[in-house]
Amino acid sequence: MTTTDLPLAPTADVAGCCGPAVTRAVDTDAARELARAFKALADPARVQLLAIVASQDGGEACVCDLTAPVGLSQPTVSHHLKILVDAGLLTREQRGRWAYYSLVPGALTQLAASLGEVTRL
Amino acid sequence: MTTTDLPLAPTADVAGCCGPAVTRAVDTDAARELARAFKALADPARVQLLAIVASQDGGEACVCDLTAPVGLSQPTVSHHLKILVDAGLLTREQRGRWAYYSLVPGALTQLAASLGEVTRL
DNA sequence: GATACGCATCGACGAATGTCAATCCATGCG
DNA sequence: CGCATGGATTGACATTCGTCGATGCGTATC
Repeated sequence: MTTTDLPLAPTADVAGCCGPAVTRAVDTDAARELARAFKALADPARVQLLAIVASQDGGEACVCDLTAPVGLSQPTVSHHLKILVDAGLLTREQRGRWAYYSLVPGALTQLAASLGEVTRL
Repeated sequence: MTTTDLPLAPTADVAGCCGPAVTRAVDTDAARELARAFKALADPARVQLLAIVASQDGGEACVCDLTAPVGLSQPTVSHHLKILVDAGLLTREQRGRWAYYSLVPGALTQLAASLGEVTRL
């Protein structure tokens, strides 16, 4: 749902310099969605968290596994995890008194695809 | 150069909850590099700018082509373009009194690859 | 029930970010 | 040379973001 299409750039004539320019807003919404997804990855701690979760066998990790490696306080780690969940990259599952986080299967791949399309249009 | 490898997560034993945890800092540097790259894409305006530049035939666009579509002031557009250049996603070429921006060939693709690797380790 | 533990939420604070108006630096043209 | 034009830089400002300590909530253990 966070994953989007790609911003399109229809062309039309403008006054000046070098030729055709763009009239419409180049899919502002699509760009905003993409940016929102990338913003979730725009922090070292969050990239680390994703990598660690992915490296754990079972693809699961509880917060206590994540706090130490990233060198941040528990509230901060929880904060980052929430961002990743909201971005659709992680899922949270409460089991007993631990919360287990795991990757959303196609999420990163699909995001990578969206990235590639920007180039290819 | 901005494109990096992937953060690794070596495992070891920890006190508590659910099993093995991580000792080392999980390639802080790699994570930081990746995050730095994604930060460049973490703004709608910049995503739009990339898309527009890519859609122009010749793959070039001068600032005057970009100001209108994104609906931002000229200084702001210049600012975003500088960020994209610094991130290694665009190149700037001054020709006459216009500055032409174009995509760095493999940049986005390579970034997408790095993204995919986070999942696959 | 009381207590301990894992984790989320809240409030606060400093740092970084996006934006614009004003200005400055080139380059081209008269 | 003087002037206009495209674009970058500067300075200021509001907003967002990352971080932590303190606190609250739910779940297991005694």
